This record gives sequence, structure tokens and C-alpha cells, in this order.
Amino acid sequence: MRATQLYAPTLREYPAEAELVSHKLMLKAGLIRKAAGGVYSYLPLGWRTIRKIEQIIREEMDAKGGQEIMMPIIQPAEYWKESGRWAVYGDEMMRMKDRHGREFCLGPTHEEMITTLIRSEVRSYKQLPLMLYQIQNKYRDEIRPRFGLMRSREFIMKDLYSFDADIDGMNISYQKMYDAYDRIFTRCGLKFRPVEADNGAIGGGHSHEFTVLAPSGESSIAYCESCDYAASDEKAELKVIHSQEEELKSLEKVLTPNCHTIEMVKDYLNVPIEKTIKAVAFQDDDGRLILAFVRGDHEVNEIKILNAVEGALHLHMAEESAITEAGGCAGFMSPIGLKDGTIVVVDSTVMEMYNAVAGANEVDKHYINVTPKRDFNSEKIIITDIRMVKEGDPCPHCGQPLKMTRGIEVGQVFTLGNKYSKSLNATFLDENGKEKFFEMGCYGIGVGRTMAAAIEQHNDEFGIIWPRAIAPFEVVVVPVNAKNEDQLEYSEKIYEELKAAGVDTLLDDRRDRAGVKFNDCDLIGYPIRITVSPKGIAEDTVEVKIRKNGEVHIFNRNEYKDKVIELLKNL
RNA sequence: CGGGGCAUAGCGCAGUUUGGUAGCGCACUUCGCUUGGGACGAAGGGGUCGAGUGUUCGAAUCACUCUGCUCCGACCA
Repeated sequence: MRATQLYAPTLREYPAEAELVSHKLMLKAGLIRKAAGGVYSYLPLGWRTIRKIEQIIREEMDAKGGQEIMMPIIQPAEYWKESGRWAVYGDEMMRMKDRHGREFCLGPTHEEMITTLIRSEVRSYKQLPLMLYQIQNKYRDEIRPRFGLMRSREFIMKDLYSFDADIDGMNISYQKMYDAYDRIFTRCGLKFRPVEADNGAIGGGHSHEFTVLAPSGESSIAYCESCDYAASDEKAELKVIHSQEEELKSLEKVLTPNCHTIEMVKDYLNVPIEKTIKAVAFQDDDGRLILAFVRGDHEVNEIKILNAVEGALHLHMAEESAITEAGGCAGFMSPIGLKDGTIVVVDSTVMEMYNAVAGANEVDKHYINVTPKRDFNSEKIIITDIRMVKEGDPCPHCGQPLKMTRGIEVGQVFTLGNKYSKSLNATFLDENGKEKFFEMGCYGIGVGRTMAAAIEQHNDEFGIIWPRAIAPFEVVVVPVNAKNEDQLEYSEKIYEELKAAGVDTLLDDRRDRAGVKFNDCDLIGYPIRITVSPKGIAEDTVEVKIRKNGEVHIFNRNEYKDKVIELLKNL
């Protein structure tokens, strides 16, 4: 490819709309352009990178026995109504009607499509296991699209679905995909961690998120440096923290005027925050009040509460009237003295406290010397781990302090079990002739997000620094002055030689000044730049500059090709 | 949906307070000159000032409405 024929409109300045460095660079380097909020066009350079990422994904999916297919973007509502998700999915689903009034949606995901496809085709266990995937646009009408390709409404996703005859088979498929994802993101040159994730409403299975480590990421993860443990902040399991045992004092109600917050209570009563119990009141979709109690210095984890309370799907902050109705008092809430039937979830660590401070369900009053083991009616409350992890919490595997970091979720692997095969009635006959539901898994990768994450992780003040495997071109050949016949001719030869050797090369034959071209090269981030100058031609040497570290090598003409290929292996 | 900010040429911005000729830098076109880190000179092209309604002799500027973008909170690849 020649730069004079390449549509790569680089900008002098950053567009004002971009905030995140990857978003700014993608616009400035001419990789993408915005069409509408969360909707983008990919320009040639951006698309080349997308296609390289897709190719890596294809190779690794195929290596594990995946087969590529293509399903429709436009999906009939009937399948979604059958699985029950037409009603559940909400505003995030882009819906439409055809001229006859039939309802459709633009696919946000494809469990319904693949399951209904398979149920009418696959009849026997002999046809299993089966792994099918596609790389295609997905549509989710995000509440707030932002950060360019990081959170868009139309985005490219690889989604693979596995079908197995039993749970063991499903787990083998899961492990295959886990391994494939590890290879994919490694090949893309990313620093990432697979983290244990919550699999929400589906339950019972495994889920890992593949998270690229980046301070700008939207996900928060906890990880251990001593062992391999890593989990999303919502998922991280926490051990009970045992308090120092104390002689029990008798429960006492004290006046705490205007102390609505735990901070005010601890200051007013002059007790350490670790000796306080705080309450958070939620209501679920059915309006049921759910009261959660954690130690004063801890935060409640809503996901864990949802998992702990049967039938709860979403939580929102409780109305004050609901609290009053249950016998509680906002700001002074306590598990002691609530009406029977109120759902109370208490963090395990709270149950280990002695002589603590908690609300008294009366305005301006708190209890002191609360010892939950003695004072809470443990038969009527749910006791489990409901707190949010924080830096320094002990690792659930090895006990060492956990660290927290931020990351970008680029992929997720998920076991589904028979959730969809059951709701969509997809069955096969096993070796005993018995009808069984498929055991499924689904595995997604955000392709555009992977590109954005790579930039987020590999850039400097001059621009992008592409990992070789996903660079739009591996090498750029730049004649210092392309109007000079000798330089252009010499550059062409180098370009042809590298191309013949299988190196993905761009010839920057633009008749611009050297500085302009160098700046564009740095901005776009080709891993290697070869500069052709009169001096090099006279000496018959080739100047090779590494984008990543700025190193310059001068090679003899007869050896440069092998050297460049060697250098590329480490970029 | 709630709360803040913004909308003027492809990009970045001034002009709006105090109503009166549409501006600057970069980019673009042509010519000249220049070529190892975003040169220089000359001459040009490009705008229904986000949309609509109103006030006014006169609106980019004032008022109202709408739309879009963007940032902060609940979602997810």
C-alpha cells in the first residue's frame, strides 16, 4: 500500500468531543469517524486493525473446534417472546416493525437465534459437542454511549455458543474457550487478567471476564499478587473478619441527636468506625423492602444481595414510607425491632462483632453494646457475605492482602447450562434414547473495544504504539524527500523486498516534508519505520527506527530484511 | 431519565455581555520556493452561525421551544 493512495485523514488537533486518550487518538490518527452518538464508521487504518484482531480470533476459535457462521441482525420478536426476554430486555433493545406491523429487534445478542436454529437441526448426542460463532454487529441502545468504541450502541462482537450433551462436556467447552481467550488477548499484545465474574440471574455456572488493565477502565477488579486470584469487585468473595472477643455488656439505648450518618454517630459517641453497624435500605421490583447491614467502614454489594435474596432481580433505594411501614426509621435503622417478614440481610462479618453501635429504629436514638449473635434473631435474617471488596481485604485463596485496579472488560466467558435450551425447548436424544436439554455456554469478545483497549494501554505523547500483531501496517518506509527520484526508487525497492518477505508494509510516498510524515508515522503508531535518505543510499545502509522505544538501528542493505523480521517478533 | 457544559467553514476556536458588513489559526486549491521532525511567500475556494417560532427597522447576538453533542450517577462486549 502506498500512502498517496491510502485514505488516512490525520488531524492536527484533537476533536473536542473526545475525553479518553484512545478515543482522541482514534479520531486524530484517522481510524474512525462518528456518525451519531455511539455509532461509528471505521476508516481504512482502523478497519485494518479490526480485521487483524478478527483474524486472530478466527484462528483461535477454529483451533478449538469453533465453526464460523453468520446469523441475522434483524431478529423476529417471536423468539424473544418465547424465551421471555422480549419483556425483560427493556429500552436497551432496538426494536422495529416491518410494513405489516410484525415486530423485530436489532440483535443485542444471539442466544435466541442460535438456540432456535439448533433445536430444529440437531437431534442426536452424536452431533455434539458443537461450537458455532460469528463476528458481527450488535445493537444495544445504551443509556449513555461514551468513550468512542469503548461503549457504543453499534459494536462488533465475536460471539460463540457451545452445545454439549451434559455438564461435564459444557465445562470442557468452557475451558477450551477460556484458553482460547487467553491466547487471543496475549497475541493482541495486551496486559490483562481473567477475573472471576458474577453470572447474575443465570447462576450456578462459571463466568470469567477478561479485563485489560488500564486506569481509565470502567470495571474495578480485585487481585492477589501472591496467588492467581482475581475477581471483579462485585464478585470477589470475602472471608469473615473475626473481631476480638469481648465481655458482653447489656444492650442500651442512647440519644444521638441528628446523627443520620455513620460518620456523625461514630464522632458523637466517640467510637471507632469498626465498632459501628450501618444499614442500607433497598426495594426490589416487587416493592419488597430489603434491609442490608454491614460494618460501618464497609460498603454493601448490591449484586451479592440480589444473589442472597430469592426472587430479587433489581434493587433501588427504598422509599421512606416503606421503611416506616416495616417498623424502621430512616437514618436510625436497626435489625432489632423490625416487623416480622421484613427481609434482613446481615453481612457475616457483622455477626462476629461485639458491643457495637447500631440504630434503634427511633428518631435520634442508637443502641450501644449490640452483639449480633446475641441480639439478632438469626432465624429470621439472611447471614452471608454481602460486602464490597476493598484494597487490603484478605485474598479468599491465600489470605494475602488483595490489591484493587481498574480495567476494561474486553471479553466474557459464561456457562449458561440449560437456561435457554429449556425456555426455548431445545432438546436432543442421548445414548439411551432419552430427550435432554442442551447444556450451553456463550463467549463474547468486543472487537472494537479490544482495539480501543490496546490503544489505551499502548500510547505516548506522540500517538499510538501498536503491538505488531494488530498494527494497521507493520513497517512504514519513508523517503525523506519523495520528490527525489533516487530516494523514491530506493524506497520502492525496500518496500517490494519487505512485501515479498511477507511483511505488511506501507510506502509513505507522499511529497510532504519529512517532519509531516514522521509526525504522522508516530501518531498512527507503525511499530517500525524505515527512513530512506541520501546518506543511507550512498552507504547502502538502511535506517530502522523502533516506535516503542525510539531505538535506531543502521543495517547493511544485505542484512536489513532478516533483522527487521527479527525485530518485529518482539514488538 | 436526573444534574452541569457546549453547538459559528473539514478540525480547533474568537465574536454573544452592550443587536448593525461573518472572523482567526490549521487544513484545502493554484503558482513560486523549500525538504531529516508539523517551512515560507503570493493568490484563492469554502458558512441557511444546530433547527423552529417570536421581539425588532435590523438577530450569530435577546426570549421561548425543540434537536444534537459532551461530562457526572443506575448498564455491559
